[in-house]
Amino acid sequence: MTQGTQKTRKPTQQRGIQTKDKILQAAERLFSEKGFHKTNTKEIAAEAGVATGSVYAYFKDKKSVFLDIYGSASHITFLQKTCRDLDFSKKSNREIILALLQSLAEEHTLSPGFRREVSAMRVNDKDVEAIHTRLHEAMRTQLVDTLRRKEKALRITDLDAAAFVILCACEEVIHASRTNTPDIEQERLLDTLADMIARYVFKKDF
Amino acid sequence: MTQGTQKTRKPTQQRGIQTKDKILQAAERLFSEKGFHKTNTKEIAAEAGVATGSVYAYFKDKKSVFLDIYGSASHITFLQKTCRDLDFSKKSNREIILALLQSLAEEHTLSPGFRREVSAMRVNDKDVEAIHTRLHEAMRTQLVDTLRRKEKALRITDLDAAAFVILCACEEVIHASRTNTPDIEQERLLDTLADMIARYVFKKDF
Amino acid sequence: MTQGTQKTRKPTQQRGIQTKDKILQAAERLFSEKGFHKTNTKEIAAEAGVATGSVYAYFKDKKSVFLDIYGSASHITFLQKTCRDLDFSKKSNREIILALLQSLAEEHTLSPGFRREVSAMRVNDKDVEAIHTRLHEAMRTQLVDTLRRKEKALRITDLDAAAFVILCACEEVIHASRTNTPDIEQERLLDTLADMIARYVFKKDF
Amino acid sequence: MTQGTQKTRKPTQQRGIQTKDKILQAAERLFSEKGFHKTNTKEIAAEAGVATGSVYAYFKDKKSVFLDIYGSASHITFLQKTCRDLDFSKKSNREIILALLQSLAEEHTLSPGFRREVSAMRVNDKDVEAIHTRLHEAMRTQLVDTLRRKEKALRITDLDAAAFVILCACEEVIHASRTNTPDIEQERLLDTLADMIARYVFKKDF
DNA sequence: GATGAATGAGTGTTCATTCAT
DNA sequence: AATGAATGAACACTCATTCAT
Repeated sequence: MTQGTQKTRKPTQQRGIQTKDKILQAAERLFSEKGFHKTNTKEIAAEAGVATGSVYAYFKDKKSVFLDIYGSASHITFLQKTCRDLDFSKKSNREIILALLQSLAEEHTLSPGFRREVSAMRVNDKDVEAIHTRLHEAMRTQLVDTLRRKEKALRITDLDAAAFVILCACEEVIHASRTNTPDIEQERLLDTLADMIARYVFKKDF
Repeated sequence: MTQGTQKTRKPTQQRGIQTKDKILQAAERLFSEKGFHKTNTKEIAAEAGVATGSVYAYFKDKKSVFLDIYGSASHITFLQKTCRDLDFSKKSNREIILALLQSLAEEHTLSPGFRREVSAMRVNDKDVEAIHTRLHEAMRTQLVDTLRRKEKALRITDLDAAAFVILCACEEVIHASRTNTPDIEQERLLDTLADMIARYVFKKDF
Repeated sequence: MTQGTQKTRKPTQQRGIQTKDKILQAAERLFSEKGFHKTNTKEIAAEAGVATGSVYAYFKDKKSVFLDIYGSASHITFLQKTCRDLDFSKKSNREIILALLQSLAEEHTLSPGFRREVSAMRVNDKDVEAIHTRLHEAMRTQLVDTLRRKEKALRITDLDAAAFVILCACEEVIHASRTNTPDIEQERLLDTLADMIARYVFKKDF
Repeated sequence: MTQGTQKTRKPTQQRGIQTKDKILQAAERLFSEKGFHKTNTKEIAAEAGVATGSVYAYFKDKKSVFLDIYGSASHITFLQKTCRDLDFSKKSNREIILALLQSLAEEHTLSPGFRREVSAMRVNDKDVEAIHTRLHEAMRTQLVDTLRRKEKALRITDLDAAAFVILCACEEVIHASRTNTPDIEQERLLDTLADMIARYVFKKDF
């Protein structure tokens, strides 16, 4: 997905696929635990149970291992499902928003270290930033579409800007509520955030 | 402020203070431009016009130069002034919030590189995170206090959580609107955000 | 020719011979273009359309591929023909020498890269040097024999030393005239060299 | 001489000059013995009695250590003196040429390994070739000038081409007579070469 | 106080060679 | 016979830190 050059191996055989997967999983584990810069390629190979050279058989360099993990379908899929599955019919507007937030928070919980690493790397690396922007935009589109399904209930008209702002707020609140060793529990923060968003987006909420 | 060991010099003489200041300023310039990891101590010394060894006379190591800059009064002061100066009397609630946002955005503009670096480093470094949390809390306190001054106009009661969420939203929207090479201009995003916050915080806003 | 160990395959079947040939040809092409050190075995295999492992089925290691090419009959044959074909009867002495030079220069033109590579490797590798010496000696013998055919016209008596010196001169002039991005055209240099040799070797030349 | 970038140290202090010299001498020793490619930077540092990093303080990279040695004044000076010191007055033409050859041969004797390495590297490296060409041209100029001093005795008119050809012949004969484990002693070869050149260059030589 | 030369552990990456299939 | 995935030693180069002057 990231490579494509003649030099990196594109595994077709069973064994090759397994090896690449082992590397990917080992790398994700280590990047999450120790961060990108503090993980070296020898460790990745060791953790994956392969030789150093094998990492370079499947990936151009260390960074493209990272990019492959981050850009992989799983990340996109998860984020999109988060929006798609919002069930508008059965709940109050506020509950709908809260469900969205909880879903997003859950994803952070699944690989908190990796998410942390992404937010560190993207500020200094064009390629990481590009993927982050792509994912952000995919989510925005999804969110805009979702909001349109309840158009009559909406207060706001500039859905694009609203979606952008909402996603930013969610991202940072979830991030900060995990790392800031807070005196306020995450649940209370998500509640508050849901309140703010719901009140902003919908005409009434009761 | 960061050291205290016997090894690092605590300048009392005029000359020593000047040297330390030159290093601090040079480092801030370089960290902002190139990031922490891509700036080496030799460059800092060169930019400051001192010898490499002098950096280690005043600072334990490279990181504590960073910490000293970030934790210095100037950063706190700025952020606190931002809140303190909000003039509640003359404007509508929405205008007040917008003024807050613009002030925060302006601070990002003053040293965007350094802020970028902070948000990268804090996720992997306890010490940086600690300072960030401290600043965040200082702002939160300030914001809570400020809101209390207009208590009668408020919709919300959990001011602590609200302040936390508001600040997170501001931080990320400003950050993202700078880096995401956005199809939406910053002004439109700040407007949107101000709308969201004002409607959330205040009983009425018209 | 170079191996003989039990490990390397000695092809008897049609297919094996073809495979070995494909490798040899691919390697010669790549060594000529990119040099020995900058060509890796994977590339050789790819260029030959075989698997990496097959190279090691027919050759002990990378170097013995090189040795096999260089020591092969084709190289000797060409150089010897160059001498053998000199037609002494129809031309002036100077013209004969010039014809020799042009023939040698032409061979350089046919595979300049490979010759270049030989002259680089022989200085650091006993085996390459050995082949080079062998070829040089073969040529010397040939040249001595050739000169003997015109014995009466000769000035000189120490034909062995003369042949050695002549061949060295030819080799380097041709080499240098190709690489030194010269301000003097090759033709003029060959003319000059022919002059020098003819005047040295023959009693008269007019 | 080769660097000049801001990154490589230009030694002014006594100690720095000594260190750079130690590295240069160690490298020349190792390159001569084992060749450029088989000498690694750690070895150079160890042989010089300094740390690996010090090599990179004074030289951009491994190759520029080589270039610095080869391009240094000593090499140029020696070659030029060789020509300049030819004493035309007291000897026969043949003796003059022989003196030239012996002087050149002697230089090869001083650092045979390094010369060998040069002739290997120049065929694959633009920078090495450039220095070689420069030295060759300097010698050519010198030789042409020298010949002009005996203009009346000359047979030839195209001095540039002649000088080029003569130098090539000398270079390769000396080189080959050292490495080809020859059945002919060097002295005999130089004698032969001197004969060839003298007869070519001068009107009479007896 | 100040200098800047010296240090040396650490890292990403390459590639000749092997071997299970 | 042939494959190509896997190996792992080797190497050039960087840079935070120290210390003799």
